[in-house]
Amino acid sequence: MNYWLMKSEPDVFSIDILKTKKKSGWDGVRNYQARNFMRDDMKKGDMVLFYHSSCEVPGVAGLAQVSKESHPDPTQFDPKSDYYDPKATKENPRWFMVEVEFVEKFNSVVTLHTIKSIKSLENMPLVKKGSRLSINPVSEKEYKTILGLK
DNA sequence: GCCAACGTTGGC
DNA sequence: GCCAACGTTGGC
Repeated sequence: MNYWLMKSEPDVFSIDILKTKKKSGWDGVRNYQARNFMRDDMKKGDMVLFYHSSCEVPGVAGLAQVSKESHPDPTQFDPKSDYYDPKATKENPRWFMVEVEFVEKFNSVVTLHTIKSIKSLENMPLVKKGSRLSINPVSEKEYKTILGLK
Protein backbone atom coordinates (compact mmCIF):
# COMPACT_ATOMS: atom_id res chain seq x y z
CA MET A 1 0.00 0.00 0.00
CA ASN A 2 1.13 3.50 -0.75
CA TYR A 3 0.50 6.84 0.86
CA TRP A 4 -0.24 10.19 -0.74
CA LEU A 5 -0.91 13.79 0.07
CA MET A 6 -3.51 15.58 -2.02
CA LYS A 7 -4.07 19.32 -1.84
CA SER A 8 -7.39 21.01 -2.24
CA GLU A 9 -8.64 24.49 -1.59
CA PRO A 10 -11.38 24.01 1.01
CA ASP A 11 -13.42 26.80 -0.58
CA VAL A 12 -13.63 24.59 -3.66
CA PHE A 13 -13.53 21.09 -2.21
CA SER A 14 -13.02 20.34 1.49
CA ILE A 15 -12.88 17.29 3.74
CA ASP A 16 -16.39 18.23 4.89
CA ILE A 17 -17.72 18.05 1.34
CA LEU A 18 -16.08 14.66 0.89
CA LYS A 19 -17.61 13.53 4.17
CA THR A 20 -21.04 14.49 2.88
CA LYS A 21 -20.52 12.95 -0.56
CA LYS A 22 -18.73 9.87 0.82
CA LYS A 23 -16.90 9.43 -2.50
CA SER A 24 -15.70 11.82 -5.16
CA GLY A 25 -13.63 11.88 -8.32
CA TRP A 26 -10.52 14.02 -7.84
CA ASP A 27 -11.21 16.11 -10.91
CA GLY A 28 -9.66 19.32 -12.16
CA VAL A 29 -6.00 18.35 -11.89
CA ARG A 30 -4.26 19.97 -14.86
CA ASN A 31 -0.64 19.30 -14.10
CA TYR A 32 1.15 16.46 -15.85
CA GLN A 33 3.18 15.25 -12.89
CA ALA A 34 0.13 15.08 -10.65
CA ARG A 35 -1.84 13.43 -13.42
CA ASN A 36 0.84 10.78 -13.84
CA PHE A 37 0.66 9.90 -10.15
CA MET A 38 -3.09 9.38 -10.48
CA ARG A 39 -2.90 7.59 -13.82
CA ASP A 40 0.04 5.32 -13.09
CA ASP A 41 0.73 4.99 -9.39
CA MET A 42 -2.33 5.45 -7.20
CA LYS A 43 -3.95 2.13 -6.37
CA LYS A 44 -7.20 1.20 -4.75
CA GLY A 45 -6.75 1.11 -0.99
CA ASP A 46 -3.91 3.64 -0.93
CA MET A 47 -4.29 6.15 1.89
CA VAL A 48 -4.53 9.87 1.24
CA LEU A 49 -3.71 12.77 3.52
CA PHE A 50 -6.32 15.39 2.62
CA TYR A 51 -4.57 18.77 2.71
CA HIS A 52 -6.31 22.12 2.79
CA SER A 53 -4.36 24.77 0.89
CA SER A 54 -4.79 28.50 0.25
CA CYS A 55 -6.88 29.00 3.36
CA GLU A 56 -6.72 30.43 6.85
CA VAL A 57 -5.02 27.41 8.42
CA PRO A 58 -3.26 25.30 5.79
CA GLY A 59 -2.72 21.70 6.86
CA VAL A 60 -3.86 18.10 6.78
CA ALA A 61 -7.55 18.04 7.62
CA GLY A 62 -8.31 14.34 7.41
CA LEU A 63 -7.93 11.05 5.60
CA ALA A 64 -9.28 9.57 2.43
CA GLN A 65 -8.68 6.35 0.56
CA VAL A 66 -8.42 5.60 -3.13
CA SER A 67 -11.67 3.85 -4.03
CA LYS A 68 -11.35 3.71 -7.82
CA GLU A 69 -8.22 3.76 -9.92
CA SER A 70 -7.42 5.89 -12.94
CA HIS A 71 -10.15 6.89 -15.36
CA PRO A 72 -10.65 9.94 -17.60
CA ASP A 73 -11.61 13.16 -15.82
CA PRO A 74 -15.04 14.01 -17.33
CA THR A 75 -14.61 17.75 -16.79
CA GLN A 76 -12.08 17.90 -19.64
CA PHE A 77 -14.90 17.17 -22.11
CA ASP A 78 -17.37 19.70 -20.70
CA PRO A 79 -17.23 23.12 -22.41
CA LYS A 80 -19.07 24.63 -19.46
CA SER A 81 -16.52 23.41 -16.95
CA ASP A 82 -13.65 25.54 -15.66
CA TYR A 83 -11.50 22.49 -16.36
CA TYR A 84 -12.55 22.08 -19.99
CA ASP A 85 -9.68 21.16 -22.30
CA PRO A 86 -10.49 21.63 -26.00
CA LYS A 87 -7.51 19.49 -26.97
CA ALA A 88 -8.83 16.43 -25.15
CA THR A 89 -11.08 13.93 -26.88
CA LYS A 90 -12.92 10.89 -25.57
CA GLU A 91 -10.82 8.73 -27.88
CA ASN A 92 -7.68 10.36 -26.60
CA PRO A 93 -8.25 11.81 -23.12
CA ARG A 94 -5.51 13.94 -21.68
CA TRP A 95 -6.50 14.10 -18.01
CA PHE A 96 -7.08 11.25 -15.61
CA MET A 97 -8.33 11.09 -12.07
CA VAL A 98 -8.85 8.65 -9.26
CA GLU A 99 -11.88 8.45 -7.02
CA VAL A 100 -11.41 8.87 -3.28
CA GLU A 101 -13.58 7.81 -0.40
CA PHE A 102 -13.97 9.62 2.91
CA VAL A 103 -12.22 7.95 5.83
CA GLU A 104 -11.85 10.44 8.65
CA LYS A 105 -11.91 14.11 9.51
CA PHE A 106 -9.33 15.02 12.13
CA ASN A 107 -10.62 16.72 15.28
CA SER A 108 -8.02 19.36 14.65
CA VAL A 109 -6.05 20.18 11.53
CA VAL A 110 -2.40 19.09 11.52
CA THR A 111 -1.17 22.47 10.43
CA LEU A 112 1.58 23.23 7.97
CA HIS A 113 3.15 25.20 10.79
CA THR A 114 3.29 22.06 12.95
CA ILE A 115 4.54 19.90 10.09
CA LYS A 116 7.37 22.35 9.49
CA SER A 117 8.42 22.06 13.12
CA ILE A 118 8.94 18.29 12.98
CA LYS A 119 12.46 17.28 12.07
CA SER A 120 11.50 13.91 10.56
CA LEU A 121 9.11 15.61 8.13
CA GLU A 122 11.69 17.98 6.69
CA ASN A 123 11.95 16.02 3.45
CA MET A 124 8.28 16.33 2.57
CA PRO A 125 7.88 18.47 -0.56
CA LEU A 126 5.17 20.31 1.33
CA VAL A 127 7.64 22.07 3.60
CA LYS A 128 9.93 23.05 0.75
CA LYS A 129 9.68 26.51 -0.63
CA GLY A 130 8.11 26.78 -4.03
CA SER A 131 6.70 23.26 -4.05
CA ARG A 132 3.38 23.55 -5.81
CA LEU A 133 2.65 20.02 -6.86
CA SER A 134 -0.86 19.16 -5.71
CA ILE A 135 -0.29 15.42 -5.34
CA ASN A 136 2.76 14.00 -3.61
CA PRO A 137 3.86 10.57 -2.48
CA VAL A 138 4.33 10.26 1.28
CA SER A 139 6.49 7.67 3.02
CA GLU A 140 4.95 5.31 5.53
CA LYS A 141 7.01 6.93 8.28
CA GLU A 142 5.82 10.41 7.32
CA TYR A 143 2.25 9.19 7.12
CA LYS A 144 2.40 7.66 10.59
CA THR A 145 4.14 10.71 12.02
CA ILE A 146 1.36 12.94 10.75
CA LEU A 147 -1.29 10.63 12.16
CA GLY A 148 0.49 10.92 15.49
CA LEU A 149 0.01 14.70 15.39
CA LYS A 150 -3.75 14.76 14.86
C1' DG B 1 -2.90 41.59 -2.19
C1' DC B 2 2.02 40.46 -2.74
C1' DC B 3 5.35 37.83 -4.76
C1' DA B 4 8.58 33.78 -5.28
C1' DA B 5 8.69 29.64 -7.57
C1' DC B 6 7.38 26.93 -10.95
C1' DG B 7 4.88 25.15 -15.31
C1' DT B 8 3.25 26.06 -19.94
C1' DT B 9 3.03 28.35 -24.31
C1' DG B 10 4.53 29.89 -28.55
C1' DG B 11 7.62 32.65 -31.56
C1' DC B 12 11.87 32.14 -33.52
C1' DG C 1 15.36 23.36 -28.83
C1' DC C 2 15.76 27.93 -26.59
C1' DC C 3 13.79 31.17 -23.76
C1' DA C 4 10.81 35.25 -22.80
C1' DA C 5 6.31 36.03 -21.57
C1' DC C 6 2.64 34.67 -19.26
C1' DG C 7 -0.34 32.07 -15.99
C1' DT C 8 -0.88 29.55 -11.66
C1' DT C 9 0.04 28.06 -6.96
C1' DG C 10 -0.03 28.91 -2.36
C1' DG C 11 2.08 30.78 1.89
C1' DC C 12 2.28 34.91 4.12
